[in-house]
Amino acid sequence: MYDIIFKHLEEKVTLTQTEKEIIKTFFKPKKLKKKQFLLVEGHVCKYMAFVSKGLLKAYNIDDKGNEHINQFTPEGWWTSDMSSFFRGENAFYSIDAMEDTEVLLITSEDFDKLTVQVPVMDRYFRLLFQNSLITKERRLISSYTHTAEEKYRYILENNPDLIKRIPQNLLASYLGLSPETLSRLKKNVIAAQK
Amino acid sequence: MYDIIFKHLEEKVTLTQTEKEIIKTFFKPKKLKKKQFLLVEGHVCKYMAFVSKGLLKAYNIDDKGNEHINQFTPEGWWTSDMSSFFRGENAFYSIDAMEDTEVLLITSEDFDKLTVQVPVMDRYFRLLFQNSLITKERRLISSYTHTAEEKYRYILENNPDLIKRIPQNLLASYLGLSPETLSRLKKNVIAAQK
DNA sequence: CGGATCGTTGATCAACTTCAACGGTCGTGG
DNA sequence: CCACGACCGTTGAAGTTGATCAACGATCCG
Repeated sequence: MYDIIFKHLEEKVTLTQTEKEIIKTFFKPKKLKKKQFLLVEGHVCKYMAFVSKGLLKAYNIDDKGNEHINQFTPEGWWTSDMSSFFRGENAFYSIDAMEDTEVLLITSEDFDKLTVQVPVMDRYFRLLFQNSLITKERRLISSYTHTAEEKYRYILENNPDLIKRIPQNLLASYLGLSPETLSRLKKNVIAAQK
Repeated sequence: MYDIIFKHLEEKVTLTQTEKEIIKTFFKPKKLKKKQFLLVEGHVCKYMAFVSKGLLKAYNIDDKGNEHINQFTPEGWWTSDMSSFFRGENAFYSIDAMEDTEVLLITSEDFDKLTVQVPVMDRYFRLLFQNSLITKERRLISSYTHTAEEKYRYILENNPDLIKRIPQNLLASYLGLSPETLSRLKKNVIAAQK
């Protein structure tokens, strides 16, 4: 259970055995059934979650009732509502399980303690956030510069494995498209592949 | 010149006098005239810049020749092309000065050395990137959920000071709108204020 | 003074959304 | 084990939003 998180931490930083022991004490494992919620919009986000197995989605429902998916989180990635977790604001997103899922949870108080007791975790999260920032920035630019079809082609090429696990209407939501539009442009893309 | 950067660092972390001395040695001041480039698209981004005075913009020109502004950077904020700076890729953005500007520059090699010699800088940048990530995420969601007019109203309310320094066509580019659209919807917003 | 830059306005156009209907598949309870 | 409902994807027609193209006026600055 903890193997996968250490594997991920050690891709970015080196940890002593003592540090690993400390880290371990801060995380609590939890299992989520498909469709179960980790966080509900409007509540305060108590946990940051490392997904060790399964798949979560973080999404917001806007005033018109449309769902907008902010992030899919498969094994080996982190999820939470950052502004709620770090600043105690009410969560903007809901997070739920798209498959049966296992997570490791840390509270925000423990997060602070962890970075004090194991300072190299500041470096780990600096690198993690740094990379997320690059990704988020690209998605933002893409949302402005690319057409619907370009966005779809791009994600097909770069996340083929993840796409297979995601229903098409949720993928549409992630890309900021209506399900109908995605369905229609898929035909063009498939036709072009032949 | 260095006062403003220390003021900003110390909003997030505490520094000893020794640490400050070390930090100081890693940054080189530079002045930029209005319209002068800090980074040109396609080059490798050598520096991360802290703006101590003035205003920069980071932008990309797409295949159709349209300019998309990723970020305005006034005094007290950082700018660079992160994927280029941290990974050595070719820069996606150009960065130039919208006003006469003063920056403090650090190279990526020195950035690494700095975080090793002054580990608390990892914490500083963790917190910085964490906040940027929250902001970027909101902008991304906004780009999907809000209409052109809502985006304009939102930025008017939240960045009134910055808006005053920015020509309307560049603001349009930042919001992902054509200059004509922004011009038109401005009328509605002003009419509604009365 | 003259050119460059910026904002405005009108007319047309393209991309994507919305609304509506339908067919297929999956899973659950009778 | 089958039937039914829920969910998902597809297709068509009409509607909307914002982009594009073009022309013009105002201002700034060398």
